[in-house]
Amino acid sequence: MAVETTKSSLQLQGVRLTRQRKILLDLIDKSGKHLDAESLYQLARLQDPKLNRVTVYRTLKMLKVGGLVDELDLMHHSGDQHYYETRMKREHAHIICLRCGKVEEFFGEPLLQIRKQVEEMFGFQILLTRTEIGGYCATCQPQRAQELDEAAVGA
Amino acid sequence: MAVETTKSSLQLQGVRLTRQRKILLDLIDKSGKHLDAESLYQLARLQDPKLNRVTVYRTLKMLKVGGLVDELDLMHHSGDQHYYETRMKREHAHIICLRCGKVEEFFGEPLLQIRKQVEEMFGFQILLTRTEIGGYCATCQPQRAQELDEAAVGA
DNA sequence: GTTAGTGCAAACCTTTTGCAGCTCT
DNA sequence: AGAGCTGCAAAAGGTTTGCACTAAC
Repeated sequence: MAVETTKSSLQLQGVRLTRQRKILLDLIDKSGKHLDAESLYQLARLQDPKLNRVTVYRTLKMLKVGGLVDELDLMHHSGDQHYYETRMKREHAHIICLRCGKVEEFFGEPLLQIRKQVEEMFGFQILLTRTEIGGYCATCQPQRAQELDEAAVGA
Repeated sequence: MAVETTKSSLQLQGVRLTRQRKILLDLIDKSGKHLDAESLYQLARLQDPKLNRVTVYRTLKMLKVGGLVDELDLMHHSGDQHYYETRMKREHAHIICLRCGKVEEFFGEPLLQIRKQVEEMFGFQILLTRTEIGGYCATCQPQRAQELDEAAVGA
């Protein structure tokens, strides 16, 4: 449904719905979240082996400029690539575990308050926001402590 | 003062205070905020023409890992480089004008609330946070509107 | 004297660009 | 038909690595 909406809105703007774009749009919308360009490319190639990496980058840029996807960094947890997610109705923060890489999403009142305050205090017109929180998840905290111990002993 | 503290804390960890690092540390601390590696390199070269770009990257990485500076993306407003600022006591968000590039800082209650809620709800151990807000500043909004008009006429 | 740090060159990774040919509408 | 899009190759931009030499402690 969301994909179909996106497709329609693109077509209205005179954007052509090519075979490649259909594949990419479906992938972005369906296959969970936080794909980077390379992963998307690999997935797309399964459906169309001739599809080029450059087309992935061009499509992502178009969607980003058009405000249909958001670009994330996820604290550069595993390199300097960017991640993409379809733009959601609800504003949310990303919580990234720096040990296991797991990404959680936080939806909360304070996010809206920040937005409101910034608009009011600065007369700023907000187009996009990005809140990223890095640290260790509940699962990784004990393991991290142990790794630190081991490192201390080893030294 | 902050620089001296930093220097001491580094020395305690067995980090050597080389001529190059002194220059870079001073620059990062003094020369305003939001320098990227290349700018820092250019500034450092004025003081030591032999100082290498690689040393800048290595120093920044050390400071980042050591939690002495924070790395920012500033919405990739002008490329994919990273920006650095000395880690401040107070948590703050960065507000980036996508037209003129001006960066404002927002200190506010809601930032602390997010932190608290994330810690409580997820049992997450927060090490670093990054909140970036992109849009148009009060000055640029009318000019942006005009540019859009012109583009529409031109098309 | 050791060990950490530097400079240099070269590699690396991610992303963008130029251009000829193809394809959606 | 014609603008828009794709693939290919090549380049760009930012950052990292290997290694021999140098300097801080």
